[in-house]
Amino acid sequence: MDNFLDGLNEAQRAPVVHKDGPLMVIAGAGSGKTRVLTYRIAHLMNQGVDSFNILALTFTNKAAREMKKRIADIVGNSEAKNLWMGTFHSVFAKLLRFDGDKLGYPSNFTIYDTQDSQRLIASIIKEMGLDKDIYKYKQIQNRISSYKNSLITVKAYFNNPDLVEADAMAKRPRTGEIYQNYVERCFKAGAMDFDDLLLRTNELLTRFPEVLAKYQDRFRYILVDEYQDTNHSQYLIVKALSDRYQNICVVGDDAQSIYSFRGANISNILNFQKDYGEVGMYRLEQNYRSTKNIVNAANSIIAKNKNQLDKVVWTSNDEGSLIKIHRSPTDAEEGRFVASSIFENKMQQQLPNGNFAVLYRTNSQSRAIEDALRKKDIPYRIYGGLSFYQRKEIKDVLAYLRLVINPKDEEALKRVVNFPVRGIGQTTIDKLVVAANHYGRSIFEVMEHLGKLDLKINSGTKTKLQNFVTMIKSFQIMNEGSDAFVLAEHIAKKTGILLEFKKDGTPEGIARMENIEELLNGIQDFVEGQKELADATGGLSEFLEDVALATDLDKDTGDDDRVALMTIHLAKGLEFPYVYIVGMEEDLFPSAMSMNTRSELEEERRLFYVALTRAEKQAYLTYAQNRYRWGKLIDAEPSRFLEEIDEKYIENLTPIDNAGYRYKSLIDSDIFGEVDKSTLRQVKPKSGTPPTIARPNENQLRKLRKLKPEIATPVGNTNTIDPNLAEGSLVNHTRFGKGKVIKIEGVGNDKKAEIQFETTIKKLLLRFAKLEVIG
DNA sequence: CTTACTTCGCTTTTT
DNA sequence: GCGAAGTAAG
Repeated sequence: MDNFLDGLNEAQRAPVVHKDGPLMVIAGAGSGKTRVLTYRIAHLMNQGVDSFNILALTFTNKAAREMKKRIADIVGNSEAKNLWMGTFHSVFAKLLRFDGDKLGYPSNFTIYDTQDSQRLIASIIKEMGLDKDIYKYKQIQNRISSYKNSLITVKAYFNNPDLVEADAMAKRPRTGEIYQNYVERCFKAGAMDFDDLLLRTNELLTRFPEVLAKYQDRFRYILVDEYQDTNHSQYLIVKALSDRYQNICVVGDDAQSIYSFRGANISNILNFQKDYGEVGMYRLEQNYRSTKNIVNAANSIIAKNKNQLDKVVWTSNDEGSLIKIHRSPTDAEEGRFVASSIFENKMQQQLPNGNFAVLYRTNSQSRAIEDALRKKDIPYRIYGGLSFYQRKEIKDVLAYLRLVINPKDEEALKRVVNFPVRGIGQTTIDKLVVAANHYGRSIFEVMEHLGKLDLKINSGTKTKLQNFVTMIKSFQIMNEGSDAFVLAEHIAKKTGILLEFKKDGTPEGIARMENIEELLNGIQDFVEGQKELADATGGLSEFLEDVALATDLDKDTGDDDRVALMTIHLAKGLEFPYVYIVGMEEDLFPSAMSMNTRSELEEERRLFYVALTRAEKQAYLTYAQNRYRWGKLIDAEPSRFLEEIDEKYIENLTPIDNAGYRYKSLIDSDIFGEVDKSTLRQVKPKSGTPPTIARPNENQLRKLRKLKPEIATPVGNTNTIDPNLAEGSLVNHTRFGKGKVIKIEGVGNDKKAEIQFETTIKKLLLRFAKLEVIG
């Protein structure tokens, strides 16, 4: 039974079989740390530790799921089922559903996402009559978030003269009050934000010793992955829970600490030995992932950082090929280079798309890459960015569901009380909010008791409000008897949301409608999954929690084969045979925001280290000399990180001799008939030349459309209708894939095409449709 | 109260 | 160069 340990090397086996007491595993990139965690848990269970007594905290829910699956393979499914495993946020959300009532929270509390928090803060600032240019809601939200992550409560804030004074000096003396109001409003709404999930857990464990004792006794073995990225709040939770049995195992790599912006504290890992006394220390230094060239190049970069633990990562893998560096004139050409390179590698080595990843520093860089991949017909998937659950139409439907579960949820209510439009405007809502604050009740409660209050709302509006209340209550009753899917579908129809998008008829409206349908399908899947689980509890509320805490990486990707596009942050923990790191430019990577202090720059360098060590066989680093940023073309310089790599490991695909490169690229493009607007635009106007032959901006366009729609649209619109498009043409669509044109109708702006796609038939307005004629 | 138009801020990363 | 929030007119 124990022979599964044979799959481990000596260094890996030691921490796996270390039984009791604290231990720390410093695991270099690619050294098999997930394996160690998985096997350690399986081994503990084989040694007779009850799975009920094990808590494992991972970085994503997907990581937890996969680990659980692998453990189940070793010890059996029924055993693995009892493990508590997940992200800090999801595990402690669950815990707070059980015991949060002691802090005055309902078990069905809502989880506010960042947008909810920001909206609430914005409205508090407005209610307080403060200048929104001084008190910027995003900044304030950020501030409050970092207070919470450092366990600075409102009380602690006011007791700390340094903090109060710092805000006063920054001309924002009422920051503390905003903080206080925000906390009160969240509490009243029965809502916790992301930071509360940790902060309130701490509060619970500190104020209620019997609760602490219960969980200490339950979680006798605690394992924490990515320990270098834990913040103070998380650190304290782990410390408290492990205090009794001291069976705490942390795994991490200080060289991969990249989340200080959300409060991660690298000293948690650096000080672990001091915190826990007799610590078993293990190091995993052999890299199994990458070639020698990649490992050595990464080492040469990270060596430039001053602050780090002693560690030498090495590999016995092949030398591999050199890291390739490529320069392009513009970001569009960078994209084209990446796409062609992927295409060539794919063809030459017969590789699936899934072997390739494109990594970037900021989400906004994805567009140029996408365009190029699309043109080359290479399927891709973007991770992160605006996730599915953050889309407006999805959040609207979810807001109704949230309101059913928790009618006190203020942000959900404000979102949907007048969507679809039902004649309840801002003024009315303002009155309700004032009344709610005055009576210390939720907005919904005020709406329920309108008759007893004198709120100077005219009777027509009162009726509308009462109708809204009645409708929500009818949903609540329905929720008792039906499953989440039936309810959600009913809501989508009954409230008129579906109709709203259907009737506008534009492709955007249709896309939104389809998104809602996709959401409904997702709910149905969830409901089906719940039916199989013996211990399924809440249906709808559980679904909402999953949604609130889901990462984009968590979503089941299906098994289709695609190139992965994501930020470097999101790529942590993943690996790909071929990795393209794009945008290797000063002010972009390292980011302009992070060059103020040494420690910020060191974090960027660790980020680069993380990026490079994702690659198994081959890494490409690319940069552009001109790049569109904020809609303008700007000059870019190569990143300092490129010079920091030991040149032994580098091959330059674009030698320095680049005289006339702009001119040359024009000619090249011409030969291949691919003259691209971005290539043309990069030729800057000589001084004195009026700079604006530029395309009209969106506002001007809108005006033009109104005046003379049939002429206006084609001007500068990237979506010029391809003259080759005719009935019978084969086309490619961003969302629907390949299809064949069945029918064309209408003229000018109204020109539509009916297209048979692989799975569906669509009628698309050509002036909007992102179509490409391919035959 | 709703609509249509304008302005703003944004792009560093995320649970 | 985009979306959301804000503002003015009806």
